[in-house]
Amino acid sequence: MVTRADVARRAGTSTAVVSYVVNDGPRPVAAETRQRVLDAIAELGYRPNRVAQALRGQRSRVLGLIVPDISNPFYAELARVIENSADLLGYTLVLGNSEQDAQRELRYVRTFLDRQVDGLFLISGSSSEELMTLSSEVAIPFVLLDRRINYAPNAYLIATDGVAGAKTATRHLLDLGHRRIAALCGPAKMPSERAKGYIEAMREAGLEPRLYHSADFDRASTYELAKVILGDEDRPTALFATFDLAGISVIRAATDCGMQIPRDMAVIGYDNIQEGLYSTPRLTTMSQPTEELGTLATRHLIGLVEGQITRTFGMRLLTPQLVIRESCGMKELGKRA
Amino acid sequence: MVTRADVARRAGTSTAVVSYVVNDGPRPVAAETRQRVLDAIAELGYRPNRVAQALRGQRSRVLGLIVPDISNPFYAELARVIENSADLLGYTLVLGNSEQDAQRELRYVRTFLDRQVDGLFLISGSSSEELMTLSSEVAIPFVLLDRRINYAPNAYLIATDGVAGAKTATRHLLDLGHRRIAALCGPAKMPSERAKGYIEAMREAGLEPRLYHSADFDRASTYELAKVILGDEDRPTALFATFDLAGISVIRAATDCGMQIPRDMAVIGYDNIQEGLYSTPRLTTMSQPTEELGTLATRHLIGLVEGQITRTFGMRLLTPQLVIRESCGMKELGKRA
DNA sequence: TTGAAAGCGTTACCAT
DNA sequence: ATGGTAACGCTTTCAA
Repeated sequence: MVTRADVARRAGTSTAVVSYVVNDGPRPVAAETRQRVLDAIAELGYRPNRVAQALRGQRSRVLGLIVPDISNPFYAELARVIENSADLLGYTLVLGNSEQDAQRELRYVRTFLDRQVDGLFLISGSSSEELMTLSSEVAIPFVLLDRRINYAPNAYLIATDGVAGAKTATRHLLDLGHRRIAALCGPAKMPSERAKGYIEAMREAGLEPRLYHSADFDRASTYELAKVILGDEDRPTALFATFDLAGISVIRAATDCGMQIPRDMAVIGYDNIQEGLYSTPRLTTMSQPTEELGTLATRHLIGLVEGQITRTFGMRLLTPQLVIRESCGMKELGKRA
Repeated sequence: MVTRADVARRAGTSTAVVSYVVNDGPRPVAAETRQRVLDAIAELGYRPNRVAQALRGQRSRVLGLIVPDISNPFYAELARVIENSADLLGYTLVLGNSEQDAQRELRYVRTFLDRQVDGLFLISGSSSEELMTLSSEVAIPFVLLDRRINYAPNAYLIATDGVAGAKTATRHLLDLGHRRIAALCGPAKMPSERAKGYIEAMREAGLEPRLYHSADFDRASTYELAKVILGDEDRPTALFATFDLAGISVIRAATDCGMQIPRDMAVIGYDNIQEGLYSTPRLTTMSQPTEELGTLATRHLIGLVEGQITRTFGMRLLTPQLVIRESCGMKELGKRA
């Protein structure tokens, strides 16, 4: 391995000067010396050792990303955006899959801390209390993503406004003439802003909300639940799936039950994963601005890390957009019900 | 930050002894002393600094994973498996999206090297020559995944046998009675084992292969291409999509052209991404054993890193399994053509 | 069985 | 403008 000492020797100077040249400071270097150093670096193919830099300084230029499951399309997409933005700003990403498990999540946080990451992106499955404890323990900046947690006043969150989005979705169903509208949510133990928005919209319309909870956020369990919902005598005429993956499962389950979306039931999703643009029927959904979410989060976190920003708490809520495709049908369908 | 010196002070011993206790060696420690150290560690909440360990020793316990695109479902799934296996063995994963770009790929390799990763997983878009150069430059172990490259005798590859898989897929179409069978491949500049297998199977059947190349591996470009294929007067009766994402695009495009899969065209994919189990129709495909691929790769790489294995070149080819679902239809459909 | 100290590659302060 | 050197937290050899 080529070290700074090798460069210094070759350039006939000291390691300090090499450092000044490499880092363009903090001391000036004579033009001629600088050139000798530059030449030596090029000839030797010298590259600074990031580990040594991290140990010496306090900055590693590594950011941690903890997601529930990288194979979930929405998180994968978000991860892509974040990795990209981080890379652009000179940061490397370490990845952890928490599997919705607070224990695992905490373990990753500690592991990453041990590795001196400069900051943390957290798509957390933890409760507010756990998060509170966490944020008081963790000395580095972190930003919460996507999942809105009720009480974490000492954290910063970037997400779409789930309550507003769910209301828009529900109202779209209402506008289409539906009255018996149910919501397919994730596990009951995970508090959901989207369920809340749905309930509010229903109440405002004088309707009784009906909530279904899947065992998990994956395809298999939402598909199972969808079959149950579809098999119900008193089946709803419209369904708000609080995440697209569930919406896709419903479409598939409907076909398997000899029904058709939207003819037999209107379905609206949330997230706008790519898959929904290619499903049959195409999934109407509340679109999360993934690109924006990811870049904002990255910029905020790095801003915090580099001290250009000091706002470590609060929320940045983006408004999801209704994207009308094919899974909700026309007004007549709703009326008929 | 609590350091080893703090622990030593608290336990009334030296930093060396703390090290012996923490690492369970290389020297024995008196039971009583050990206990004092353990107590001090617990009281102080001391955790070893991984960065310092990495700098001192040569091991960082970090592995790099370079994928073309983490938002591609197949890679996301593979990444999940790899992260999981690596984590189980005490390794952390850093992630890079190469976007099929050899330049970017190389940049990530260097960045990760600067960060002293112990090993590299590479789903490479580079040519054999580039890879050869790379492997001679790179001093750490690495394993190639999924993409089989013709000439990289100094690398180790784990993948499914694309030639065999493609042949199986093509023969399945042949068995169904199809004769006009085309293949939808990725970009023409990316050499494809799967295309090769398809061509061989066609030739063996005395048939003329027909290849289509999409601009990219993503949904948008495969969808565009699918429309072209479907719009062709002389359209094939069956299509081998060399990756599931393309197969899904074809299904969607068919519907948009007023056709139906499998009635108007049989489609078989490759990969077995989850999405194919939920599409309408469900996608018949060549299943890659993602779990096995990922764990094998991780075990091999870590085995190499830890010196338990010395086999740094060769191939481990798994056989993909034909998974018959709904997108190819019955024998009659092929015959009719 | 334990302690002292060198050294991993960097940075930045104190000298010169 | 530049060189010498201490320090970041850890591991391990050498001595005791």
